[in-house]
Amino acid sequence: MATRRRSPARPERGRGAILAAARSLVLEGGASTLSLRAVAARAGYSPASLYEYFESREALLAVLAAEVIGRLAARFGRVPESLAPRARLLRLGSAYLGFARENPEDYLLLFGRMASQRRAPSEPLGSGNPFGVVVACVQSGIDGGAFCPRPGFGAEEMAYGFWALAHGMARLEAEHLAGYAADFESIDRLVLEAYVTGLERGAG
Amino acid sequence: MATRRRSPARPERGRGAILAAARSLVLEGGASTLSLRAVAARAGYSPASLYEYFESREALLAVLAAEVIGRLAARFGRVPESLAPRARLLRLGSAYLGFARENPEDYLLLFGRMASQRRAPSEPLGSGNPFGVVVACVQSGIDGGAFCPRPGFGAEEMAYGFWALAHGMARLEAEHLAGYAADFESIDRLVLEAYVTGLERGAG
DNA sequence: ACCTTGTGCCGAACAGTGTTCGGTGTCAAG
DNA sequence: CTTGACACCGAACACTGTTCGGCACAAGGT
Repeated sequence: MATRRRSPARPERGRGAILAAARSLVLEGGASTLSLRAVAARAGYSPASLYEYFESREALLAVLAAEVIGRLAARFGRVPESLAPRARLLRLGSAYLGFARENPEDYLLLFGRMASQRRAPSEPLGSGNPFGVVVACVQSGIDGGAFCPRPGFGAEEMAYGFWALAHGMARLEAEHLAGYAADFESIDRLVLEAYVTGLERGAG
Repeated sequence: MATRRRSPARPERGRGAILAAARSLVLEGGASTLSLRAVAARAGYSPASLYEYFESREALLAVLAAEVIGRLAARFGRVPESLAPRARLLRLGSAYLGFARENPEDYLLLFGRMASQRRAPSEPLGSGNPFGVVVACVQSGIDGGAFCPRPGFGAEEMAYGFWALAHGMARLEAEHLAGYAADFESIDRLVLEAYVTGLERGAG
């Protein structure tokens, strides 16, 4: 008898309903303009009731962001591990950029608020962390001799550059170049290739 | 008490005073939390009076952003044109990242609101436009045989990747990695070198 | 001197935001 | 029946950007 006593014909209620309402509003108008009153109205609550389920607006958005991270991580997980480091890295980059291109509001929601949990490069990365996947891929490229590390430019730094490159293109395209007439999918790939090529041979 | 007549001893009034107040508040707490009432109080005006000088809060921030662009462009102008394309490109990148590192609030103010004026790659870039400077530098590298273009990956695309790389690192460091213990100045340089190296030889 | 015009400025208000508080009504357990 | 917890909400608070009507004063024309 672990069931709710509320009328089962009703649409979902509670946390789930609020999150669904919030997510649909984010997709419609972006995270920055999301209003708690609008969320409450769509979910069938009063504004005050949202605080029974979430500590604050920021906490609500954090839950939404965590879901987005999960979807991005799942997309990373679909890139075969059997690929050679160079090919795998390029596929990871395209997965990242494709995700941002197909879900711009989700993507911006993700990076509008999250700060890294780490405070220093020595701290470990959570397993399944998308950035950690990139680091591991670069490391395997170094181990196999494909990538050429230099003093102060090891796997973490190489992966950081790759991440920043994908991140930079994704944000520019989502925020500043919306509606810009260009084939970003192929441009992004060529740009990523250039960077990875630069990892393969040390800077002359 | 109710002394509301002009006092010539006052430091400055009008647009200049408002912009100065707004800029100091941005440096203190960031652009996103800037309140017009706080600006008005610091500049010695009522909130309503700000609208005599600026159409809206957004318009005020746009003027501030234009000033920041000018400072960034000036920094780009200090990179010698006599340098070889590779060295010049790296210096431009370091200038960009150094500016963002030294003036994070200014930098975020810049990219928090501006969308590109261009709608297609064919449209010309304004002279003095920082991105245009990068494009020109890459073009000279192509002309001199230092950089190796490919189909669909010419000067604009190469420069776009470079810009996105610098932009991505600058934003990550300003927004998500504040307080992160790492020598970003040298990491950034090594990352930029890797990308430029990738431009020099086509992707194998 | 008067009257007009214009300028610079502000108080008050409007509509919106996130958030908190005090209180309902309903339900399960004692 | 009583108790207590829980879900929920109306109203308010302290903010935000913005608009409107009007006040005080300087200049110009007559």
